[in-house]
Amino acid sequence: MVTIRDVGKHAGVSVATVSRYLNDKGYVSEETKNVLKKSIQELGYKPNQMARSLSTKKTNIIGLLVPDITNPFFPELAKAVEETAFSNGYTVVLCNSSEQQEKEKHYIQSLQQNYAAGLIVTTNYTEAEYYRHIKLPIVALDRRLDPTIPTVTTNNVEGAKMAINYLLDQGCKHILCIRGPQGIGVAEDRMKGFLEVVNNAQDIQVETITSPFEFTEAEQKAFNILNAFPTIDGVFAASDASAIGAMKAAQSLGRKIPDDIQIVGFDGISLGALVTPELTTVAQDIYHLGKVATELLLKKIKEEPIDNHLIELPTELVIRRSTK
Amino acid sequence: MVTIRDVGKHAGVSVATVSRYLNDKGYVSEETKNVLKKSIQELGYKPNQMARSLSTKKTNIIGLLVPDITNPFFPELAKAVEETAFSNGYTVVLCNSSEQQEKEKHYIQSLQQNYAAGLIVTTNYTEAEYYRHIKLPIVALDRRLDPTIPTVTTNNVEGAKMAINYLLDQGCKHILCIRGPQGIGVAEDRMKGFLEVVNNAQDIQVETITSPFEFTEAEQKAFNILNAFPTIDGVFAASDASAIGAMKAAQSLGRKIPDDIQIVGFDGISLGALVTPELTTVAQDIYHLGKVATELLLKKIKEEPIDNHLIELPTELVIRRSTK
DNA sequence: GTTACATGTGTAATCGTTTACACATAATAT
DNA sequence: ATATTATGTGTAAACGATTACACATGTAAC
Repeated sequence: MVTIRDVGKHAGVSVATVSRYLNDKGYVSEETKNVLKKSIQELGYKPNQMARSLSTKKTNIIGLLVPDITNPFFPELAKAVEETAFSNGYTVVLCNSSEQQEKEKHYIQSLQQNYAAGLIVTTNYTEAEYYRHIKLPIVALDRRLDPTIPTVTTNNVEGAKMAINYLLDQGCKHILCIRGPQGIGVAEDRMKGFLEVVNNAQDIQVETITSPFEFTEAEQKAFNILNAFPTIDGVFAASDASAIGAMKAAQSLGRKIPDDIQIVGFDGISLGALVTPELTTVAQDIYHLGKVATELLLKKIKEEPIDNHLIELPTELVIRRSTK
Repeated sequence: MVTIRDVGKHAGVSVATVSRYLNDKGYVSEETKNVLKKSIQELGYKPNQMARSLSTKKTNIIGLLVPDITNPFFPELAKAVEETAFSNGYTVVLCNSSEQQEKEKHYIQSLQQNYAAGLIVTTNYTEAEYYRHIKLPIVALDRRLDPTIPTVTTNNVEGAKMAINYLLDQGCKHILCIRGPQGIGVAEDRMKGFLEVVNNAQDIQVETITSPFEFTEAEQKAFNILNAFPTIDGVFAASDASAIGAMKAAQSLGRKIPDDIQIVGFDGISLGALVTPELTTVAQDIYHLGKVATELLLKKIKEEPIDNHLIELPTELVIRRSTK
């Protein structure tokens, strides 16, 4: 392996100078720079990251903490994070908490231990308090952890309003709301938007159930309630996953979509375009979400000033076949 | 930060002894072991991985090279790899090649550079030759890279035979085969199985198209060919993604599934259960695939003997609603 | 002409491990 | 009784970077 010492020898300077050149720190004459450039090229020198990290206590590793990579929202996010990180010279460690708080903490522990550069968090199950005391640069993605932690999310309140307004415009009178879990920021926001519209509307009947952002449970619960209320003619789900669950439930009850019942989801996962009928949804630009979050984290890592601690990206109502 | 030196001082021994204790190498008396255990506990000592790696030229990082994490096959795999790695004290770096060979090579380069412990490869676009010269322990997953590289895959030939036999049993007479890309091992194998059965069957008409393991292109191509051949009554797709593409194409042409046309996919991604009608498929146990591959890699890393360089896991025909 | 500061470079300590080697002592073999 | 081997431990040199500090020299200020 070629070391910085070899480069120094080859170029006829000391290691300090080489290091200064490499890190663009301190003074190095133009002449020396040229010589070094050549030497490094000729020797094919690549700095040893381990040695670097040992000395600086910093790596180029970013942790991406997700609850379940299998949930279709996260691969899209992961892709954005990976690509953004990669093009900035960072590497992404996949931390799949498998919804276990202990595993999540273990990862955080280990990332700090190993001098990770920063952390992007998309999980919910750990108290915000815990995060406040982490020394690592952190960005919360699609989750609100703590006011002190920069957050990138979509405008969930507005998105929900758009969705429900649309359902009302389409003539829905009896609406099922599949809300997300209690206490989770985005779920609360979507619920808030939903309620704001519904509470000001006339002659609307509403049913509400709670489900995690996932298929099976939503399908089950939706089945029961759709069965109990044959007049339900619209569904607003706080996630596409739940919406698709509801869709299957409706179909297995013989309800025609969108004729008997119209469904709007929330998220904009690409799966929405693959189900039949294709899902109308409040789409977030998931890739953009991940990209912005990563860029924000990079800023924090480089200790650049952050002007905006809460970035809310706009949503878009994508109308497909699950509504009229 | 507590260092090995602190532990040594606290326990009244030298760093060498502590190191020997930590790594279970060389002689350490029972008595000393107990003292050290206590000291480490009391001081809350955690070894510094950077320093370790610098010295040993080894990390506990495993690279997972995927072409596109957004393709639903890979998150399921990634989860298995992550969980298996995690429970063995390893960390997974997500290397999303985005189908670019250059990025793939860059990752391999960087993983070697950074003393990664090993590498799991699920990509295709780089010549096997290239991989043969990598010093890192490698396992190929669902891909055949090189005879010298241990490979975990499913029994694709048998799986394809099962699928196509089933279609014939169901009475299909005019079959569309959506094969995977040329030159890719698993695609060839599935094709081989398909042909073996079809060539021995009577009175069967066959159309074949090629599509990557992905939705859109398959949908497009399937649309054209289904449109051209109204008598096609069965589809065998070499991936669930293509199958779902074909499903959408058939539906938009007004063909009823499974009455007018029956569809069988291949892979067993969980998405298959979410589309309507639910997809009949040759299921691989993707999680198991990932787990076995990771365990195999771990064996290679620890330089344990590997008895089987080609592990072929069985497939299972999961019959759902897209066939009669 | 002295002082101050900017520019350019080198020496050596440091980061926190691992490990070769040396050196004990005790147990066993011959 | 001596040689050999097993057991237990410590010293100090790696691993390959960064960086504080020292030391030049050149230039500008007064």
